[in-house]
Amino acid sequence: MLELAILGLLEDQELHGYEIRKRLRDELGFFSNVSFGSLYPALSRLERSGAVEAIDADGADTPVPMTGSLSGERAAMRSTRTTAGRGRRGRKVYRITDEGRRQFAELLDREPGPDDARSFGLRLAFARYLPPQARLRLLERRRTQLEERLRRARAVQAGSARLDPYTRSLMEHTTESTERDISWLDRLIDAERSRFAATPAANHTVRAAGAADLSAAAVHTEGDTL
Amino acid sequence: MLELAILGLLEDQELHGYEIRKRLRDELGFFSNVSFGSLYPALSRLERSGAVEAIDADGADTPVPMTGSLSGERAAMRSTRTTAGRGRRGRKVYRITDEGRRQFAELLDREPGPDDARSFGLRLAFARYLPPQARLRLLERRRTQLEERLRRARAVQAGSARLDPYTRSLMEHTTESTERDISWLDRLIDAERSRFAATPAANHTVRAAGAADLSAAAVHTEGDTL
DNA sequence: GTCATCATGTAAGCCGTTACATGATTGC
DNA sequence: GCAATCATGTAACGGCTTACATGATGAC
Repeated sequence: MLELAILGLLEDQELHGYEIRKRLRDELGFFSNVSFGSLYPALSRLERSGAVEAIDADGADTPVPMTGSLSGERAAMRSTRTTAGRGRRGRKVYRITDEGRRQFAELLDREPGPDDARSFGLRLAFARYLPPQARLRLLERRRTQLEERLRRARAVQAGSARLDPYTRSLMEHTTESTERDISWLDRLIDAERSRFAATPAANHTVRAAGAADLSAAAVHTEGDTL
Repeated sequence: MLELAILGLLEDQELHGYEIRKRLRDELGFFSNVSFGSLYPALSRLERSGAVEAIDADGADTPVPMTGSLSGERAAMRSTRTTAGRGRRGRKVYRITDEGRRQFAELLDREPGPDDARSFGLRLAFARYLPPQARLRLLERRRTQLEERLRRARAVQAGSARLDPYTRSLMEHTTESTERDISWLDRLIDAERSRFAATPAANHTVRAAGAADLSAAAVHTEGDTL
């Protein structure tokens, strides 16, 4: 999971460990604070497996891509400033390799065992790197899981009448949240499908109608990289 | 965390490992499927530390308390049936001790490091065993955390404009969920406070007004054990 | 020159998992 | 008698944490 997150960040631009940690915290929100004790070993593993390579920080090759967020551009500025000065020794900047991109795609797409909220969230945050069908699969898999959870929660609520008030309130609240999650997913799924319909690809389940109410869908298509 | 859950279940009634696993899955919903590889060692630890004791299954001492849920009563029936027959050798039934109750209270009340959703949910499910002030503390601590998370999420959304659509949708949805969680907590907190006000205890922050709209509060006071 | 922050790393441990091994009980 | 389930346990490992150790850079 951590490695997936790291590779995902590096798809966008070269970064060093400390900065990766910040992005994970501030941008992705997962791993509210990954510890260095897990971050650096993960980077070492990735380097050993050839997924990333360390480039001794000088600006010669740093492309400063315009893909990123504001904070991304701030970080780019910072490294530019460094370049002018003196290589900022001690900083180990990593770049993703072709092998890394391959690994990333595989990690992102392959069936995750316990597709918990964290794992799903992480994958969704990188959904732009997935081919459309894989994106749809991700969303639908998650939907199925939530549906299943809901089904079981309801069975419990129906089956045993006498739960204590706190447990009961918790279960009701959780159920409600799950329902909302599902309808959110439905909006995302609809948006994906309508994009399928727009692109005349090898997809025959067109669902021509139903694309009308998509203006309010949760995916705002004014974004880039789509 | 697992030990807390186990002790909590044993507060209610004696159980054996296999049954504990089922309760964890069906009733509490946490540890969707605790593995035996963690459950049994946990029970051993608890036994070694004197928190629980194994009683060689015969019905002599099994009180079959009326505290439980339907499934609880089903389980009780089952063990009664067993009792009539022959001690169901190989089944190791555990009972909580006074030391165990002490440990449980301590685990339940003491500051949890990363009070994540799981930990909070578990504690709330056992809130009936907490003294009122501790209960209130639990709720307010959680509220503070969610508020903080919200604050940070908003800072990110405001700060960096160009997030990709999927990440953005995820963040918006998460933010919305957190807001709902907070207002749910507010209802619980209000209900707690109004119960404080009703009981003339050593609490002077009475907040006499505001008890009016509590009929709709999430804690349904028709429950038992309150 | 010293303090906060940036930056990288190692070691020990926690808390859970999967996989494996074993045997009793119940239903048919 | 045989299969499904109940029931307990061990071993190896996974992935993350905290605590510890070290040093460079920048601000004042």
